[in-house]
Amino acid sequence: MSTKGTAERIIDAALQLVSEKGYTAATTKAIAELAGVNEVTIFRHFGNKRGILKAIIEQFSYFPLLQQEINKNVTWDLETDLLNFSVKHFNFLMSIKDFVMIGFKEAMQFPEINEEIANIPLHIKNELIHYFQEMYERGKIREIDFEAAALSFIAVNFGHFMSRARLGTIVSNMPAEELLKTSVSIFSRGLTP
Amino acid sequence: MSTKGTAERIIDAALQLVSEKGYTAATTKAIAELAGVNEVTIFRHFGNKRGILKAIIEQFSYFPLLQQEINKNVTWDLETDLLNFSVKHFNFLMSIKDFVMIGFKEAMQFPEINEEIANIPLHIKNELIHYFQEMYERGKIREIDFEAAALSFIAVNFGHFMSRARLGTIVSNMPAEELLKTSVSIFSRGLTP
DNA sequence: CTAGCATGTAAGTAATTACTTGCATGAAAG
DNA sequence: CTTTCATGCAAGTAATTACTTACATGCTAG
Repeated sequence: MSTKGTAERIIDAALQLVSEKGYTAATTKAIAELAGVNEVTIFRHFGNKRGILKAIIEQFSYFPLLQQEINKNVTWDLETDLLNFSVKHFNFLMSIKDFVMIGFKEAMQFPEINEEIANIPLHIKNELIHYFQEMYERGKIREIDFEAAALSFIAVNFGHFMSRARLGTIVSNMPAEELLKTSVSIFSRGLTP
Repeated sequence: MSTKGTAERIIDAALQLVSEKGYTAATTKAIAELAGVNEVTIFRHFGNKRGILKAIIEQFSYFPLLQQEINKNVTWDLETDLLNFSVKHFNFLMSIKDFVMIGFKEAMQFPEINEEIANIPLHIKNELIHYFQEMYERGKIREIDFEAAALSFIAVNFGHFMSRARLGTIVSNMPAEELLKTSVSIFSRGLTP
């Protein structure tokens, strides 16, 4: 196995264990075991335990952040655009689910994570506000507080994500896509003049 | 100080520390210190560390769960009812914020918490579905998947709560009430025939 | 006044944890 | 073939952690 492979496996194991049990409860011994690596190898690669999380945070800092997804593929049909965006937002969150969970657990010990995570809705909010403004000028949505509308739309998607990621099908076993379709339908009608 | 006072202070301290740092990182020594109590007192009251969390979970199990809040004070005006409910839902979540955070951190170690927490949206979902059905029969909302609509409405409120509880004003410094008002406005128009 | 009960104090223990050091091994690269 | 480098293995260490035991103290109810 190459060097890169080893470090990667350690990071993956840490990502999983820390997201499940939290930083303190995820012992270096357990991480090493799950990675199929000797415990000392961890310290040779990352210096100390915090080093693993530093590496994880760095890895996600360079994540493409769902870039311009909403500016691309815009049809200027409200429902189409919102659905397209909603699905992408949801899938993006699902793809970094472990990282988000770590963010929720270790905000105290690793404040950098919180900033990274807060960046996501912040970025999306701005994109959405932009989109809403343009749509308003085109006369396709009613007069409304664009920021509040954007935040609300983000909140639905995030809420659906959290429900699925954390509670699975306990609350509902509806397919996620159908849920998103309904919330988008409500939103697009709610925003139409 | 009375016995009840001591146990209560220990529970409060544990609630705070565990919600901040997680179960493993919240040491009995630190909990005792914050509670202004000797460490042994913890074990005399709760047997072992898990005992404290068992007590916390029990305490919240008997929590009134926002009961019938939506069935009470119903005006059968969609926007009025939704706003009233949204505010109550939001404030309820804020009032048990620490418990919710513990639920997110310690789902693995304390599966009971997850069930407790999942009960909240589950209960609310049923109430909302009921309300939507009645409103539909009164011809006040359009034909739509009531479950998906209920889940979406819960998701917005929860999303707003999470944003505020976890990220504070990083994403937006709009007052929460204004945010809720906008999302309710969108929803009620989105559901109206 | 006294008996009981909750708590504080002191001291200790077994287990675990993050981390270190020294040495062996095996594969790849020059 | 030999050097280098990543890794495994064995052993150990200092600190911390949950938890125990024994005894002292003070408040309160009868």
